[in-house]
Amino acid sequence: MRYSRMFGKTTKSAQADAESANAQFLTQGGFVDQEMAGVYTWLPLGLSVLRKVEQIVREEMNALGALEVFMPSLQPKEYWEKTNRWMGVDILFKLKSQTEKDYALGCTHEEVVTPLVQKFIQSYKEVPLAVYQINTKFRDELRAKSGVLRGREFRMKDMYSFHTSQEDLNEFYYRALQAYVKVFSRCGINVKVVQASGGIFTSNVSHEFQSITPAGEDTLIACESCTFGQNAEIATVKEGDVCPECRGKLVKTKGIEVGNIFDLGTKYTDAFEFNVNTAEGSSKRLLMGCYGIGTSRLVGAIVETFHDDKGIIWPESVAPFRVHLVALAGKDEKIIQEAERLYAEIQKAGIEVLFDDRDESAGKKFADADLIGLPLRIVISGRTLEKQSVEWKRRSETESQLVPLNELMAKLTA
RNA sequence: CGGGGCGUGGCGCAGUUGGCUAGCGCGCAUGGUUUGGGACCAUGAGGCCCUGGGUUCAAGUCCCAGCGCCCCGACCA
Repeated sequence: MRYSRMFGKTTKSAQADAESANAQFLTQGGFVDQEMAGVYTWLPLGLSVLRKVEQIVREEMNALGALEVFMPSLQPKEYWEKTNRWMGVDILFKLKSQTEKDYALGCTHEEVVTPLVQKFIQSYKEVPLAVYQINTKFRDELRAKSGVLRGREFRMKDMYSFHTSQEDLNEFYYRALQAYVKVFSRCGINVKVVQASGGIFTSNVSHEFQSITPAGEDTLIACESCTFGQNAEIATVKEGDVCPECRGKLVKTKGIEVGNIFDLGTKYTDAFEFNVNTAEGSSKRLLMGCYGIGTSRLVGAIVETFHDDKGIIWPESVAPFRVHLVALAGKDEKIIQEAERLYAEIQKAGIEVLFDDRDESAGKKFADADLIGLPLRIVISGRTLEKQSVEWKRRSETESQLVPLNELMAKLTA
């Protein structure tokens, strides 16, 4: 992609009072655009990151054996009345059609997925079953805040599993927990698995996945060496204790909740009277689990974790491009030509590259590259070409090195 | 929903003892000079000063109401 043709550009300054790092850098870097409080457009650069995060989630859910579906956000009132959540959930957006019919805008999908699966599943032989989707959620939050961390419209992966026994549910629940840890680790995020209450979902067991960053909303007592953590408000362990799981050291820290999983029991299958036939010829109520990851929030959590005062430092796994090719050519046709040749060659090798082909000053290009935060910056200029080289610099490091032109592709594809 | 701050070209901001053609930086357009850390010169386009009501000879500026955004708190399946 040529940066000169990019839609959404960097700005030198951001609103002074919007202080969270993700709001500041995602906006300044041209990744997102705020439409209203808690509602954002994902611009090409940001959408690319969001898609990469969602693809990682998709791969890990598929590896669990879950099947992807796509459910409607516009949902009938009747289902929500069946579970007593039409009036019971204050964050539920409700709207009326021109014929005065009531609808909910989905804040979650138990009310859709339960009757959906019920329609197709009649036998114990057809479970366990897990379906998931990556969709937009709507929540009427009293206060949206912190950029994409707490929105009123946001992206979420939600998965629902169905089981005939608690043992079976437990087994899947545990595998899902491990898949979640893998998702976050692939995104570069240091996550703690925290036991939590189920809130309006269930009184059974649930776990939160907390991304560790000073910008977090929740205070945790967490292990330095493993994924153990507890919410500080209800913790039975304290700072300085030894981790009950790995004997590591427990410290006080802050976290952003990027995922949660719940044992729903029969709460929703009861509401919809969802039974399957058993081997013995009787019928049995199914058990459910549900598993959420806020994918747009996860992008925000990644920015909170990986930035410096100049901008974002994307982990390679979710960076919109791997290489930021910066040409310092001015009107020098020879340099332009060489930069174009390099751009074509990198693309041809299948490497995602953002080519800053603009006629801008070096300072501006460097500042933009730091802000956008691609993992690797390659500069080609009169100075480097004198030595038949390009400059190679990782965003996460301060030092750069010269790499001979004839060694560049080998180094890139190594 | 309680408290605080703010609302002025696309973006960031200045502009109160009420006063004359509403400013600055960035960005944008045209031309020229520049080119390794947010370059420079010249010219130019672009404004229901959040909305409604009020006070006044006169309102971006004062008063009332509403809406919006940010921050703290409460809330957060």
